[in-house]
This record gives sequence, structure tokens and C-alpha cells, in this order.
Amino acid sequence: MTRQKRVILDIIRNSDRHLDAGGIYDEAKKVIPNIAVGTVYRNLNILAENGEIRKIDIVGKPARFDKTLRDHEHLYCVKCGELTDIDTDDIRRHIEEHCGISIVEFNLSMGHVCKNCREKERNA
Amino acid sequence: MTRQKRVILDIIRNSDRHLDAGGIYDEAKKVIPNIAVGTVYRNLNILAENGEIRKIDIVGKPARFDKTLRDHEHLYCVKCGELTDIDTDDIRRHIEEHCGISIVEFNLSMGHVCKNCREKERNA
DNA sequence: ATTAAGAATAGGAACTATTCTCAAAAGGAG
DNA sequence: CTCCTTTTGAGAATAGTTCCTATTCTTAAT
Repeated sequence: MTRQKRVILDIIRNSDRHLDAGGIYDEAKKVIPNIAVGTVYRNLNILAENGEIRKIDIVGKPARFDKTLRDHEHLYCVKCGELTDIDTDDIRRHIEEHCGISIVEFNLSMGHVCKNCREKERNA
Repeated sequence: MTRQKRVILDIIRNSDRHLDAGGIYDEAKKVIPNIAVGTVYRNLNILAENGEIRKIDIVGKPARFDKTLRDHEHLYCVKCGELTDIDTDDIRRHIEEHCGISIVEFNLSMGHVCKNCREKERNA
């Protein structure tokens, strides 16, 4: 494992937020100042393919990366973009059985208004 | 309603496939040769917002547009990209109830290998 | 220690889908 | 028809991501 891949993986593992590629790049530069964007993207994709991290695709927004591998889905706030994990009891299998198909790619993302933003709206 | 919006809407209503903006643009040019890409995108978004058509977002792929308004989800073939409608008995409401949240944006896309491509693979 | 072969990187250009800008043209209410 | 608003066409701009290429590491064998 190269230094840059190691650093990228550590950033994700040590973060409790869901960073996007840009954020990871910024963090990585603090450690390896001349690391290249391409290197970050390449390694993020490799890590995701190897199942070491999870890539979270959200339509119209940059992908985020998550250290949590457990099967779960994501809920983003349409106001501030905050991302929270959500347990969804096997929606995927449920659909497969219900529709008699075999799903190879499954992408579910849901938007809501988070607690903070709801409160802000109420006070405005 | 302007001529260009009318033409765009007709293209979608008369098509039994799920066209993307590029495909719609190509069709529209046959009727209005100097129509601009921007006009197509603008009107597609307006029509979708007004609920006259449905916009189908698929991560990493161009958005497709659908005349069907009925609540349904989409299944795309990871080999050839073919898109098929799929009835999913109110997954959205099920999740809302199960997780106690109020979903304002819901985006589900699933990849499978379509019948055609499965057969092609078998013969290869 | 040296080297050859392969893998990974840095840097930046290229790409793609989409949105934005704005002067010019078209629409439509009266 | 006229005035005012809306929409258009053309192309530039954007954002996220991938691709390209010369260069630099690794690693294992010599």
C-alpha cells in the first residue's frame, strides 16, 4: 500500500463526517502537500471497489465516502447537505423478492430537512 | 406555450423509450433545426417541475425523461443501459413509517442485467 | 549495490452533463 | 399594432471526475 493510499484511508477512518473527494483531498494535502487530485479519486475508487470504504452517490451532488461498511442507506438534508446514516431493514432484498429480479447495483438516496434546519425555519 | 416547449413535450409523449436530454435535443432539431441545447434543458426542467413529465436521475448517467407520472421506480441494465419501469408498492411510504421521517426527495435507481444481455452473455 | 519491469504518482488537460449569461426575438394582453 | 414580459439561441462557464503522460517508486532478481 502506497503512502498516499494509506493517508486517504486513514482520513476516512478517523473522520466521523461523510467527506467528499474534495474534502479528503484538502485533508490529504495537510500530510502530503503535493498529492494530486487524480490520486485521491483513483484511490477512493479502488478502496471502494475493494470494499474497504463505501462510496455514497447522491444525484447532483459530489460523492461522499464512508468508513461504515454495514448495510445502510443515507439521508441528506436538502437545506444544509448534512448526511446521516439510516437503517433500512433490507429494502433491497425485499424489492428483489417482490419483483423477482436480481439487483446488481442499488442506489437509494433520500432528502429530508434535518432537525437543525427545521428549527431555523421555525425561528425565521 | 412556446413552440419549442410544445415540441419537446410531444417528443416525450410520443416516445415509448426513456430519452435523455441529448436524445430529445436530437429529435427536436428535426422539427426546429436551430433549437438550442439550453432551451431543451430549461424546458425539460420546467416541465418536470410542473409535473407534466418525470425526470429520472441515475447516478453517473445523464437524466432520462418519462411521460409516465404514476408512482414507479426504474431499473436500468448495467450492460446496455436499457431502462424499464418497475412497480414498487410504496417503498417510500414504508420507509417513512418505519424510520419516522418525512422524505422530501426520494431517488432510487437499481441496476440489473436485462434479458437480452443475459442471453448474449450465455451465448458468448 | 544495481538494475530491469511493473505499478503508482503528479500535474494538468480533457470530458460530460448541465447551467448560466445576455442580446435579440417572440408572445400575448389590451 | 404596441408595449412589456417571457423565452430563445449561441456559446461560455461550471463542477465533478477521469484520462494522459512523463516521472518516480517498489520490488525482486542479479
